[in-house]
Formats: sequence, C-alpha cells, structure tokens
Amino acid sequence: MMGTRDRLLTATNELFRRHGYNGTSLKQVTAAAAAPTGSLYHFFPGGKDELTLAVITTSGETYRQLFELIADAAADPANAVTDFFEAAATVLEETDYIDPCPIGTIAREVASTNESLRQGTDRVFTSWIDAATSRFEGQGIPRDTAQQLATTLVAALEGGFVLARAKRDAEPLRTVGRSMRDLVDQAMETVTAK
Amino acid sequence: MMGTRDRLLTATNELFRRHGYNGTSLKQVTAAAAAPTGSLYHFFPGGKDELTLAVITTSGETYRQLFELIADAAADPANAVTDFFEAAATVLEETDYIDPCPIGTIAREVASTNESLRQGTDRVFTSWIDAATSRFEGQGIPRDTAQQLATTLVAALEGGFVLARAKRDAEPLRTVGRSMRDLVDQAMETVTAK
DNA sequence: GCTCTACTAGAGTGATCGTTCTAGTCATTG
DNA sequence: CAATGACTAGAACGATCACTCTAGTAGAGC
Repeated sequence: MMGTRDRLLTATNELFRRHGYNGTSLKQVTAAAAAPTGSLYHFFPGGKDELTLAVITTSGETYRQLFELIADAAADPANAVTDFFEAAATVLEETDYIDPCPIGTIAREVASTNESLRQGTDRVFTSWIDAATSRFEGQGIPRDTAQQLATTLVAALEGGFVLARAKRDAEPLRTVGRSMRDLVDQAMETVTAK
Repeated sequence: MMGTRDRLLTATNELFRRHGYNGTSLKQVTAAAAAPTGSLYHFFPGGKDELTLAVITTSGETYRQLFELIADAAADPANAVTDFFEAAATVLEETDYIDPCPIGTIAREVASTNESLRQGTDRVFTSWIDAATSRFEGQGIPRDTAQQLATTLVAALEGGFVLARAKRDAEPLRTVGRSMRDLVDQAMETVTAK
C-alpha cells in the first residue's frame, strides 16, 4: 500500500482534476486518501497551499516525463505531437472526461490571488515549453521557431482540454492535434529544404 | 447608473475573472455590485447557478460580437487573427493580468459537477467556433479545414490565457497568435492556389 | 389616495470551510 | 525497558458559505 503522503498527493490530484482547487475541500482529500487531518498537516505543515504546490510540482514533472517518453517512441516530431494529443484524448474518454491535467485549472483559479501557487504553475509550463523546444531544436529547427512552436503546443493542449471537457467529447483535442501537426510539418519543411 | 441586475452581472463577471467560480462568494458579488442579497435572489431566483449561467451567456455573446467586429475591421483573415490575439494581450496587460475571459476557467471548474453550467460553457465555445468557421468559409476555405482552424483558434486562445496569466506576461498570447497566423496563411494558400 | 407589484434591506439558517489542538499509537534507538 | 520521534486520530474553533425569511420602501395604474 502507498504511504500516507503519496495517498494524499494522488487523492488531491484526482480531486483537483474533477473539481479544481477551490472546489476541493481538505475533508474530501482526507476521506479519499483514508488519512486523518493530523497526517495531512504532518506531511504538509503549510496546509492546503503546500499540498497544492506539491501536487502541481510532482504532476508537472510526471507529464514532462510522459512527453519525453512519447517523443522518444515516435518516428518523427510530427508523429510525436499527434501521438501526444491522441493519448490525451484517450485518457479523457476513459476517465469520464475528468480533466487530464489539474494544473491548467489551478493556474487560472489562483493566478490573481496566490503568488506562490501562480509561480508554481508558471514553472511547470516553462519546463514543458523548454522540453519541447529542445526537442524541436534537436531536429534542426531554429531556436526562435522552436520556442514559438513549443509555446503554441502547450497552449493548444490546455485549450483543447477546456473545449473537450466542456463538450464532453474528445474530438476537439484530436482536431487541435491535427492542426499542431500541420504547424510542425510547416516548420520541418523549412529545415529539410536547406 | 446601471440597473441592479446589470450591476450584479458585471460585478460577477469581474470577480469570476479574478477568482473563478468557486473562488467567488455571493457576498463579494453583492458588495461589489452594491446590492442587497434580496435583490440578487429577486433577479436570479436560481441563486448562484442562475447568475453564473447568465454571466456565461451574456459575456460569451459579447466576445462573439467583439470577434466579428475585429474580423470586419481587418484587411484579411490572417490579420484578423493577429489583431484579436493582440487585443487580448493588451487587455491582459492593462488589467493587471486579470483573466480576459471568465468562461474558460468556469468551464474547467464545473465540467464534472454541474451539468447545466457545463452545457452553458459548451454553447458559448460552439458559438465562437461556428462564427469563426463561417468567416473562413466565406474566404473560400473548405468547411472541414475551416472548422479545424476555428477550433484550434479558440483552443489556442484559451490556452494562451492560461500561459499568460501563469507567467504574468502577455508574451505567450502574442506568440500563439503568430502561430495561428501561420496556420491561417497555410489554409489560405491552398485556396488562392486554385 | 389606495393598491399592487417590483424591488430593497439585512438578519438569521445550518452546513461546511481551513486550521489548530490534544491525545494517543507504535516502531526504533540508547 | 524507557524514551524519543514519527505518525495517527478526530474533536473543536471561528469564519464563511449559499440561501431563506420577514419587513419595509417606492412607483405605477386605477
């Protein structure tokens, strides 16, 4: 069985994906994790803020690793992109349209009210954009173009989650993925043309 | 002076843009609108849900009109897109990075917990996508391509809000706007080539 | 000038929020 | 075996939540 700290983390992650940051109470968290309140404040003395920051950081890192994994497995950058959006769409369908990513929701909820959490979400997005930028640069795409592409990719992914969840249909995510492939193809053309 | 109903609507809209749906209390709303609780329930007997749905619907319509306005004023579809993202970026900077759009946040907060609000957000996104699709079709872009482009545009916009607010910097929004212009140019090329 | 409806006004409801606190269990270490 | 630190356990706190309720004001229509 998972340790109490990990149970708290995964329970919070899932609750955030369903109800967001403000919509999730610590009572729900302790109930879902089968942990007493005392344990929560033992592992996260800073309370909800510290717990949330831990969820943002760890799940941000998990997604970055997942991205690298998919990128490694793909035949080329364009396929990596489609694969990633396809994977996200499948997760969405298989989980009754729970948000695949808690971070985007939290980011918008706390950006104006909680500076440390805002910075936490920013660090995660930046790490994703940096990871994707490196990949594209490795394919010969110039730094500027690679960065623009990576930023757009992350934005389109987060935006795709919004649309797909509102629609209760993963189609927008796949549609957006197709556009992202077009964008990557376009960028790769200028490289191979050299 | 604005009527009480309108004051409630605009106050709620702004509070949602700062703190989201679950982060906004009705006490904050009545205080900001300088309206008593009784008036809130007089105009919105359904309480917070009905008020929220009204905010979603009215501000969704406002944004659709704004899009049409900018599209009308622009020289061509590509410029319309850049203008729209530029306008969003400017609003963000001038409002201390308050969310330009309350709907995306609400959509993710309530998608799994409030069916009528989820449908409300879906209707708004669909109306935006339909409006953009019509524009692109009017330029000779085939329906399928136009729909894909419009969906990607809305997703990229919402995702751009997430990144820009997390970063407290409008740059990601402008960067994403540039990619969207590339995408529109790409689609227009196949049209004029005919 | 009376009546009726629209609206204002805010105190009060029970429920739930994040957090604190005290008490206790249990394995490890001297 | 005594003692220490890590962790469990949940009752209790004041604050705040969405919402209800009663009372009162004001303007329109007759």
